[in-house]
Amino acid sequence: MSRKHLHAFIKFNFKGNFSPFLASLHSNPFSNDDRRRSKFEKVTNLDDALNLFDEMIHRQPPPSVIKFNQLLSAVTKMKHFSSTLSLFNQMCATGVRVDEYSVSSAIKCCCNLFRTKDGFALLGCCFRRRVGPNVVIFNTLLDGLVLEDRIIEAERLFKKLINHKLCEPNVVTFSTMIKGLCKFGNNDIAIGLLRLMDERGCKPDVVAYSTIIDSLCKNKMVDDAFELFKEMVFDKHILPNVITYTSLIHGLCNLGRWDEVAKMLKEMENQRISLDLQTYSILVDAFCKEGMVDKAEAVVNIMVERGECPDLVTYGSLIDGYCLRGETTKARTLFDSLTSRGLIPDVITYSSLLNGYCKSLKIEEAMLVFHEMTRKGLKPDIVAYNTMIQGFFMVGRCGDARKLFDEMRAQGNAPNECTYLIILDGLCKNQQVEEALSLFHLVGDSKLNSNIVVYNILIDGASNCGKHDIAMDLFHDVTVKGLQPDIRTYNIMISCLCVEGLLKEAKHLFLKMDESGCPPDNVTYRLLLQGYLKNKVYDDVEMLLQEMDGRSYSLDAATLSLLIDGISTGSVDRSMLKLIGRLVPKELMDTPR
DNA sequence: CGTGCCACGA
Repeated sequence: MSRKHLHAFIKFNFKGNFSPFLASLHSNPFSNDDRRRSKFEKVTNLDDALNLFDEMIHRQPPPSVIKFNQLLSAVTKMKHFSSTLSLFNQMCATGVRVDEYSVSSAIKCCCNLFRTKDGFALLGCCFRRRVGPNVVIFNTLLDGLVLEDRIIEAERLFKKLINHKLCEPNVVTFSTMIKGLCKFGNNDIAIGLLRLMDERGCKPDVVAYSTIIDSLCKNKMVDDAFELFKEMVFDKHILPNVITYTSLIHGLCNLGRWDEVAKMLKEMENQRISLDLQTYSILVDAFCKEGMVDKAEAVVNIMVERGECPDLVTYGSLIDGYCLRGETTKARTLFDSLTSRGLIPDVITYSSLLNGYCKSLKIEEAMLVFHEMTRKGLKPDIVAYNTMIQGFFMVGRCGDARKLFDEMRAQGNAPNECTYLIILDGLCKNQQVEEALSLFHLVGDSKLNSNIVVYNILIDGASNCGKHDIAMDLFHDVTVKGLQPDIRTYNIMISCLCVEGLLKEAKHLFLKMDESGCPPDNVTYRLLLQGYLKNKVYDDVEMLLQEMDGRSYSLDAATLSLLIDGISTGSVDRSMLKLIGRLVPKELMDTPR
């Protein structure tokens, strides 16, 4: 404690009489520390907390600031941020002393309510009450800025802390800044900051490393993540924790690198690190997304056996898994069983079910779910609206989609990028390419219109409506704008050119892909082959098949059928049969044709 | 008594 702080401490605590101090020693039989601690642990609901506060604030002599802070902390842990703030304000209004701890709790609450601005205003309260803002308070504010995506201001505050020596940044300050950088995709700069903190004598810890490892994993750079992981463990001798492993496992799952997932789970076991709810959820989710619902169910069973209680997130993934396979009845049954498991479905859980019905084109049931969630007091959010709008488009009810879009805005939900994509796609799929194009032009020059996914939707839509010239124009736009076409763009264009019989152009684009760092995938080869065969042009067929073989690609039913037709008419040489056989996946062999 | 890292939906 600095001299200034000591002075303030004495001034506040030993001013006038000593009764509060003495009282805490012996006059109040209920105020010894053990009793009090258990009292705060018992506060598990908001009402108890508020009642206790009321009693405390009227108690004579008043309880120490620590007791108040413990209560603030308990309410904050229950995520009743507004309540904590109101308690803090009452403390200020009634003259109960507040200190760095109370202020940081209050600021954290502002930040969590996305009112970081008010958090900064509380700094003024700090100064008035001679509470010196310390590193914890600044860390909390920095985190608030990151939370609100105010990365520039976060960086400015971070630099200010250092340059103006407002406080000595600690490992939390650095890892908070690192998190902000990662959030905006600046992994390299984040790693730079990791090195910088080390140089400044602030040793990075498992949190600092895990933050970057997680970000790399989320960006599919799992191998880079493992490099950093190795550095942390072997060079810095920092032990990974369950969170570090969970991030890596998540990254591996997303890439379908199951062998390595198993390896990591084994490694955790060896390190005696137990899986937590998140780790299990990731496994459940990954299995569901791969269509292996039985494996996901097995993981849930293991959880229960091990005494873990699957939560809404876990069951939400399972609901998605059922829906993905069109098993909406099973999804609904699981959904209905949640309440008896003590879980109240939230907006996300409802949206999963909603999505299931929509994707199964059961629009009436989807609407029932949509209304049910409103009846249960849940306000549909942007994702729920987007899901339902997409559902309407999928069954061709464009008018209802439009109505819901208007209702969504009337309810105060501003359409986001995804809404835009859904509407453009919906219009295109319902033969309203012109509508889609005018909406596209209406939005004009924006981030949205520089999104390759938007172009993919429009090019695909135009092409499928037979408006190939428009498709070409749009593709030309992509190039002019300097946008990087992705694999979907190329595949859509190649398909479009083949339908038009422009095989030379299709082949040209196919060759251009590799040069542009976007190598053709399985789909590209199949599309191009189909284009050749349907147009009865056979010169490149063997070469394409050979390349596919070299890349371990495979044929699908449609392409295979065209090849067989070609062989039966003698257009495709029989000598290719062996090669074709190698390219047929087992599943296709088993299917009787 | 206060600060930072991991999971679900369009």
